[in-house]
Amino acid sequence: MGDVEQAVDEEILRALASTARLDILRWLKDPAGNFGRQEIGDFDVEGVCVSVIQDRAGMSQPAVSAHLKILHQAGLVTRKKIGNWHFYRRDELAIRRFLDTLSTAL
Amino acid sequence: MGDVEQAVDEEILRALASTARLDILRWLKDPAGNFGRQEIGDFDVEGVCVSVIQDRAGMSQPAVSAHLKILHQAGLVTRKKIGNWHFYRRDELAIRRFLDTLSTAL
DNA sequence: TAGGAATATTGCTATATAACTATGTTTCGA
DNA sequence: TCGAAACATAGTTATATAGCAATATTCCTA
Repeated sequence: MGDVEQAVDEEILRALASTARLDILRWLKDPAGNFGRQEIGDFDVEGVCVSVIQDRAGMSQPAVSAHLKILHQAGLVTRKKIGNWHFYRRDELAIRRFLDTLSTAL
Repeated sequence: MGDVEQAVDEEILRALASTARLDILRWLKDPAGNFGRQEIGDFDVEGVCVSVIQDRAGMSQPAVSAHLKILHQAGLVTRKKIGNWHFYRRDELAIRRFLDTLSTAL
């Protein structure tokens, strides 16, 4: 006993195997530094809304939406809906858990 | 000064975004435990040759060869040629470096 | 309640990935 | 030196991924 088999989350690895999604994830580390102002919602409380990320990414809105969906399904970001705004934020706990698991299981 | 920007190696992330390659990489952690005997070459010294990995993976030889090429180009495994045998081994240093970088840069 | 704004979803096309079979290359041994 | 063994590469096909435009959905506001 003692050796708990920790499986690497392959869905997360696939989510990270993308320049666009890595960029988004890193931008979300410092919203104030990486994005412009946001009309509604506090960066550090609610998160960053899609249109703001879209401006920074220079991609179509559906493309950004799809990337965020993949990041969300992988559990790397959380989602909060306020009115018609969808705010995304890094899930630091999940990210840390993934990194720890990867460190031992890889 | 101080903050050295460490870029995540996206080639490694793409290499890891594959069940087959993750399996191979983990099998290589314990060759004696995961593979049968090897006619030539010491598991822990030279590494594991392609045909042995192929038997375990249950894939065609070219498929295994392609996966090993991707792992090798990403720098996750080293390659040693002895006669007509090509031995692959984990590059533990490179793997550790990648994990460290990912931990801070993600 | 009609309209507009913010996102998600759909449909489509182009490119990347993964598997196979067939073939090429290198090396060793008879 | 001829043949077989061990891998790599090439060619092909099927599936996955990424982007776009168009459309649907939801919610606020006038």
